[in-house]
Amino acid sequence: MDDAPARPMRADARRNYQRLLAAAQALVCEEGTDASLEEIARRAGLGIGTLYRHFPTREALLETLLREHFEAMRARAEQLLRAPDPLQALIGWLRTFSRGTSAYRGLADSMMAALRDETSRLHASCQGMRGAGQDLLVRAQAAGAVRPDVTTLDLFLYANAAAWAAERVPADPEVGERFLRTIIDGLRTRTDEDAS
Amino acid sequence: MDDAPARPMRADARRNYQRLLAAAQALVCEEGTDASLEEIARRAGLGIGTLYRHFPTREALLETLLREHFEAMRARAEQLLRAPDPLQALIGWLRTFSRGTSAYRGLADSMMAALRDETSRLHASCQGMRGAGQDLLVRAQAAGAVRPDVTTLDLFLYANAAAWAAERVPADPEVGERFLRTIIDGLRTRTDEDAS
DNA sequence: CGAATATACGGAGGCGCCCTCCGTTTAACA
DNA sequence: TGTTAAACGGAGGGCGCCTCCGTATATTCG
Repeated sequence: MDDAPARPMRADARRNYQRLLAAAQALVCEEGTDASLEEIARRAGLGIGTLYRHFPTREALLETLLREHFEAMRARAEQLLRAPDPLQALIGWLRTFSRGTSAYRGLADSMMAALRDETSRLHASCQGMRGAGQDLLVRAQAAGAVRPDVTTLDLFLYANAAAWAAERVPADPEVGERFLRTIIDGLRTRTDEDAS
Repeated sequence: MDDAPARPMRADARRNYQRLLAAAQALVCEEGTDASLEEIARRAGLGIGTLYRHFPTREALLETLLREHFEAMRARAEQLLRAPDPLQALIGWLRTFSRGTSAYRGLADSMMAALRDETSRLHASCQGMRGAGQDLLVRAQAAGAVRPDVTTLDLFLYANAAAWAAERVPADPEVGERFLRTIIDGLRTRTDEDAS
């Protein structure tokens, strides 16, 4: 669907592409999704122009960097779809998601930004994962385990908010865990009801 | 405790201070807490040096801008402390808090950053409000309405996360509201229990 | 009502980042 | 080995952060 265009990349281009990716991987891990692109090029031993030719936007670079990660999350959701307990499956996925996301500082922000920008590559790249998460949500709702008014957007927001929260209190991983638990409890169908 | 130091400000200094504050108020409303400081000075019709003399850091400027807001939140908490229902009081405060915070784009981030930096002016300025929120939390816990393992830090994190979430989906205010509801439900003591 | 002086002002300048554009280099192919 | 399309690199313009210091002025005091 996208490989092997008219001609393959020139050898130097292919090599530089990989170098950029490696440098980006390293720097994004160290400094988050707003790492300096010039620094990435510098570390790859390449000019800034080369970076921009391969990755026209920061988003494009991030997308390439995270594609596998998203795909793994999608696969994980699909697998959990066959787990016996729909609620536990959803919970497990949320945990994995938010842990994975908070591993890259700033990723939660980037993903939410991508959500609103349909033209962004990150946006497209997340769709598969979102769809899979949705399936988990719908199943849990069908089983009566999760409130029916929760939308897929909500789910995405919760998962990313948990990652956002975990990022802010890196000193205490407990906090992120508690945050997620609170959200999960809030998602569940309540026996007693009240409003306002 | 801090007014009327040795000598009062010079007349021009006082005037410029106010102009800067007004320009900052406007620009922060428009563009969020990461608005350009040079643009603020420009709009105030002053040099950048003047801005930095009055407000040595972005934090200092924000703190001055938001002091009243924080004080209002503190007062509101104190008032709610005398409301009959401890849980409803806490919920009402969280609503007000997260609505107020999401009014300034980026404020949730700034507050969480301030939380970690004890030397920051914002940090100090939030303390009163945090303390008051804590009182509300403790009362609700004492009444058995809120899980006892929730800490003040958690509360702060929840409130700010709700604001963060609301900021990301400005198109649909419903989403922010639902987010908060979920968290509130999650905070409440559950009758049935289970883990993992 | 003038100095004298402490205060305050302004913006140039150094640095880093973003992104574009185009002259130079080089891999690929015949 | 020559040709050429593809790729490289970095200069340069724009913007923002922050500091430093020469200039201007409000205030004070004789």
